[in-house]
Amino acid sequence: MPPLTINLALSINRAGYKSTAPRQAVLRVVTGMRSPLTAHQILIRARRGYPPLGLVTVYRTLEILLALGHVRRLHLEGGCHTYAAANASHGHYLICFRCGAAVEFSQCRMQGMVRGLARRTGYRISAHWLELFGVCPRCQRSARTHTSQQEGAAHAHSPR
Amino acid sequence: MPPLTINLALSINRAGYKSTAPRQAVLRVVTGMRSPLTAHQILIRARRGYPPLGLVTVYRTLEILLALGHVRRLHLEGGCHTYAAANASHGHYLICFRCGAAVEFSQCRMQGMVRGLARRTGYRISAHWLELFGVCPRCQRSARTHTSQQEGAAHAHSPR
DNA sequence: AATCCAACTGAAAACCGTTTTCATTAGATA
DNA sequence: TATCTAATGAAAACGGTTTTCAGTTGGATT
Repeated sequence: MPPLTINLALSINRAGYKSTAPRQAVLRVVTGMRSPLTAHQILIRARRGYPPLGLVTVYRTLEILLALGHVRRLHLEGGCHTYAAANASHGHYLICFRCGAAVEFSQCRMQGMVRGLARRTGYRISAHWLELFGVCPRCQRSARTHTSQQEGAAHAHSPR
Repeated sequence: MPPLTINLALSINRAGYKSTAPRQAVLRVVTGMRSPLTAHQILIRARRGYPPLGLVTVYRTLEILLALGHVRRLHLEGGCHTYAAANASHGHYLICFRCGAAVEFSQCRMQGMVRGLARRTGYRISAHWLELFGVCPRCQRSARTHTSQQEGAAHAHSPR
């Protein structure tokens, strides 16, 4: 829904939320992040602009952004979440399990499969989760030279 | 890998694990369950056969079964997990968010999409998560008469 | 500019699923 | 039967998230 260059602050004001300093610090991080971050990572970064910020406010702000569709929550192994800025309207993510960098894609051609499955099982299918995992080009490159590298967004656990 | 009617006890013995009463109580529940259950639900049921059983042993046994491929872990919203007996070798699940009942399916035609995405992004893609959500036939039926019904496996939270 | 109140805030505590620790128990093998 | 190690359960630790609560603040109203 939101265009690529949306002003989040404007959007949440329009939705009836107050514009506060803690909120803005979080928004600034969310609009600027290159790859998905955990709530705690967002806290660390946002405190650079507003030191007294609390984790609770990060969660509360993310909740609003989630509801407004500006942010998506990614699920990683170990019950651990990461938050990504939403670009496409029906987005899925391809996540690097080395560094956590993610690219969003929206063309998931699953209509056929979903329809067939619905016919066979009788389920009324209304949602799906799809996440792809792999190694991003940059990590592939660095893997050839170094044994390990952890950059910014890390915190990824390998799935299955 | 394991055939439909596998004897789990045999399989984990062959893998070098001891055959103990607590373990067997868990195995009996896992082989008998109709839909995915949480670790705690498995505990409750297994205690019917072996009352002193502890939650820790449930987790430890599930870990073994997971490693041997006899069980799969499903992810639900809210960082909550459910364990399902694995039937097909590359299985995904279609989960009812009313009652939690799940059907496994293995034909996920994603090779094309994965290949295209790998080409476009440069990622080396090695795994994916796919879970479908909907309402099972039985819950659809009961929805017409009752307002709500909770059966056995419940505990499902609606995704996105 | 001063007042007011609901929305908002951060700290601390509660929560909840999962894992670790540790002293004890019990299979399996000799 | 004796022995040794894997396995066990209770309790505590853990980590992410949510709730509670008393104090603060944005912004509409005066």
